Amino acid sequence: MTTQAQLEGVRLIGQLARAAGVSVHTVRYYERLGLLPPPLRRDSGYRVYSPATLERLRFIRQAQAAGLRLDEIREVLRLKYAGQSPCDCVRALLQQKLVEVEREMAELRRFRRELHAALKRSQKLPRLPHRASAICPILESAPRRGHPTKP
Amino acid sequence: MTTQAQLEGVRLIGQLARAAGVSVHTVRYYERLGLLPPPLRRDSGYRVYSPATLERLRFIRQAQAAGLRLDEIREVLRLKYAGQSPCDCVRALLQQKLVEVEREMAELRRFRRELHAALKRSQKLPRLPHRASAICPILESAPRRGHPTKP
DNA sequence: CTAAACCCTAGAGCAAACTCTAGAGTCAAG
DNA sequence: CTTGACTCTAGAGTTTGCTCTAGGGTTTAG
Repeated sequence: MTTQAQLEGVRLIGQLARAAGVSVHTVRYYERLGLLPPPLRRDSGYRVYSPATLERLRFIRQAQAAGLRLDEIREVLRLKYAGQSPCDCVRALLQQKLVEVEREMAELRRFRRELHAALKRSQKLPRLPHRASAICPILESAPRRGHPTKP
Repeated sequence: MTTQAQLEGVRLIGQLARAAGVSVHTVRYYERLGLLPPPLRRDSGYRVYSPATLERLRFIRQAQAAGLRLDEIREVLRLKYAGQSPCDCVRALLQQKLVEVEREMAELRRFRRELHAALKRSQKLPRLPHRASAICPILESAPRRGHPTKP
């Protein structure tokens, strides 16, 4: 049978994923999260996508690149498809990100200072006697906070 | 019965946790990870700690504050209790962290530039006509990378 | 006709460091 | 004797964004 299979613009999930530079897993994942609408299906159950979905996927990647989280992107898309312009929402989100970035940078600067201090201490240490109770004197008079390891 | 309960220096997990400023869950968690040695037990199964454990907990928090991960701290402790000085290891770890911090700061700076650019774009946009196909023109000509949201 | 390449679902697993729950037992004070 | 604070274990849940597996079915080229 060749009925639905040859409609123009038809893409299966693998082609869509390749075109967007993501994995098929990711496409299905986004659908589950509500970032992509439930697509048409063949009788076999295969998902069939229109080019609009590719646009949308690209938008999602760009929004991600701009620092939005998937749930934020979902909200932006919801606004858009509710007929509103999402721009105010996006602006607010970006401004929020900016504040957060500044905060993180301040933290990193502080952390870097502390690392420098500890390393400097460590250069003087080898000749000092280590207290028996100490585990490592480099750390024993230490900084304050955890280090933001990246997700 | 008051047999074991009144030995001097005896601490139950709750007292230890309070003294160290962590939760009892955390203490048990550290034990499971091998950061704390299996403690003595009462007949009832209650953990009984010596002051040395409090020292160790404090060391762990300090090492964390210096940016070491729990598995790295475990390694440092292993070295120490294998009779070696962990200082070289710690120095190496801290130097590694420093490199990582520099990398992250560079990324954050780049990301901040991109946010500024997008926000600046957004100030000029409201009067521009939005392409029908566009979802949000602020994002449609966008930056490059994901934003390190903190753990 | 068969093999390769594709697709489906439901659900687990990863990183990291906790945090919390359920359900049960223990202990000290009044 | 009861109340309330404490403890135990084993295991699930949190966060975010995937990534992969198991165990199937479908399509297409040769």
